[in-house]
Amino acid sequence: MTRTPVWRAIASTLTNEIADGHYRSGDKLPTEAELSSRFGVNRHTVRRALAELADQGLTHARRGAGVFVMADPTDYPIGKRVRFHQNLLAAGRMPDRRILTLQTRPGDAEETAALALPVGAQVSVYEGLSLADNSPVALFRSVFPAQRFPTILTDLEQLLSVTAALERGGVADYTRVSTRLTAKTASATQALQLGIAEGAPILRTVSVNADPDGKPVEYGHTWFVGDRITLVIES
Amino acid sequence: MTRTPVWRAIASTLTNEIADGHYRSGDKLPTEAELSSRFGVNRHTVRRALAELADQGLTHARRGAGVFVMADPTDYPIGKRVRFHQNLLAAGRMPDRRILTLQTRPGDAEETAALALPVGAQVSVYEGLSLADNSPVALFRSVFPAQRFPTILTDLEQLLSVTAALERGGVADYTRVSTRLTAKTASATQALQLGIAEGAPILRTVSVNADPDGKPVEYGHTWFVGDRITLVIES
DNA sequence: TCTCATTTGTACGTATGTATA
DNA sequence: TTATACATACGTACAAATGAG
Repeated sequence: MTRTPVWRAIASTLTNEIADGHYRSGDKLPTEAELSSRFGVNRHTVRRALAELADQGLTHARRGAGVFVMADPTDYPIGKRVRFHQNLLAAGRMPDRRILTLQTRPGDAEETAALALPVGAQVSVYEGLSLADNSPVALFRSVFPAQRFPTILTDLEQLLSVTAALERGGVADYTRVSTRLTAKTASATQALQLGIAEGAPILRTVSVNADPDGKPVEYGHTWFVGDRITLVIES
Repeated sequence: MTRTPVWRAIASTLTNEIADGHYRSGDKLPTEAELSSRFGVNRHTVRRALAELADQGLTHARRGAGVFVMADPTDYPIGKRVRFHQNLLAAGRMPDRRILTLQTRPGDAEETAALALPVGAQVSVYEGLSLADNSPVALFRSVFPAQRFPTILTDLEQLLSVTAALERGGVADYTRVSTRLTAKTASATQALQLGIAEGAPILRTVSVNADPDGKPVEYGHTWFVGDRITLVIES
């Protein structure tokens, strides 16, 4: 049995204190200097612990301001950051995106509920195709609150990146609130667009991403080609 | 426009070199010392870049050995430190289990590799059916190292619980190392056991659980009926 | 089996840059 | 403008795991 690193013990202590309500949503944690003093360690050791918390989506650091507890820590464990485009690149493939539709329209009941908008509010919708090595791997649909991001469609058209477009819209960082996964079989339309047979297996993910304040910024669906993609979750 | 941090530029360079096939799956990257020398920076700056690559699932470091490019680039990493909140069986439903087979046999190549056992080592296998409201929702197969857990099959038969059986085998706690998710269609056998049509969508999860020392204790497959089950990952 | 050089992991120290309040 | 606080980047030292001999 190996000894627990100091930074991990500190991360664990802080996580528990957040879970116990010692610090609440939006609260500022003590400064790195104060935490260093409290735990009797170097500032960098505290920083390693804080990096862990941020990585888990529990906290968010603002340079010059402090480290703040993210919204909804009671649902706790563990948040995650998902950047689809980035991950495909990291996987050593050549990612590409093809825009299918860009439009603004009234959101349906499901979309406005997911984005915490009033019924009938306008949403901007980005539908497209993800390709790796010139082979389609996924269809996706991203829905954004139109009022909050008035230029999102043109930003998406230019940047082809949800992360970059949201950043231009003032959202420097976002985290995935939830993901739902189901297996489906491809409809005729989906099969055509993905270049697979009708009835082939499809992995559908439905997700909500929120800004650091916990406000939903994107409601997304992705349909992965089942036998070309494996989702990997590591602890 | 803020200047790009050096560590980010290095991470980007290395990512591109991996994507370009300069390093391949399983290859060892140059040592931290060599990379420091190459980029003309301190070792810690290289470490910050390597941390980013590891965080994206691109590489994996082994102390004393080196940093290696992760295998299977078709896998799709959706983030580290994610755990199932597993509300997967809706609240109020009473999950039930039915044993299909209990046996000890030589493990195949995949099983022994996943459990870090020598080739041909004996494994104990537990196959069964999960039901909710008398309706099958999943098939599962759990594979254990037979030598380490000599009584696991009788324990499972009595307890019907992997957690309880492992606890009796001396594993007080275990954690999920990884989960892989893919969409499949049901084979004839699976369709029969799950009471669905052949070709119906199936969500397959493949997972590895390890004890606190990191030694694998269970290699599990689960096949969920696609339209009866939604996996939910919450942060 | 044991030693030993190599390599990554942890922890501390110092300095400076940059954004915030 | 100024003090505060996080971000980056350099450095040193030792611990722990690996792998070759």
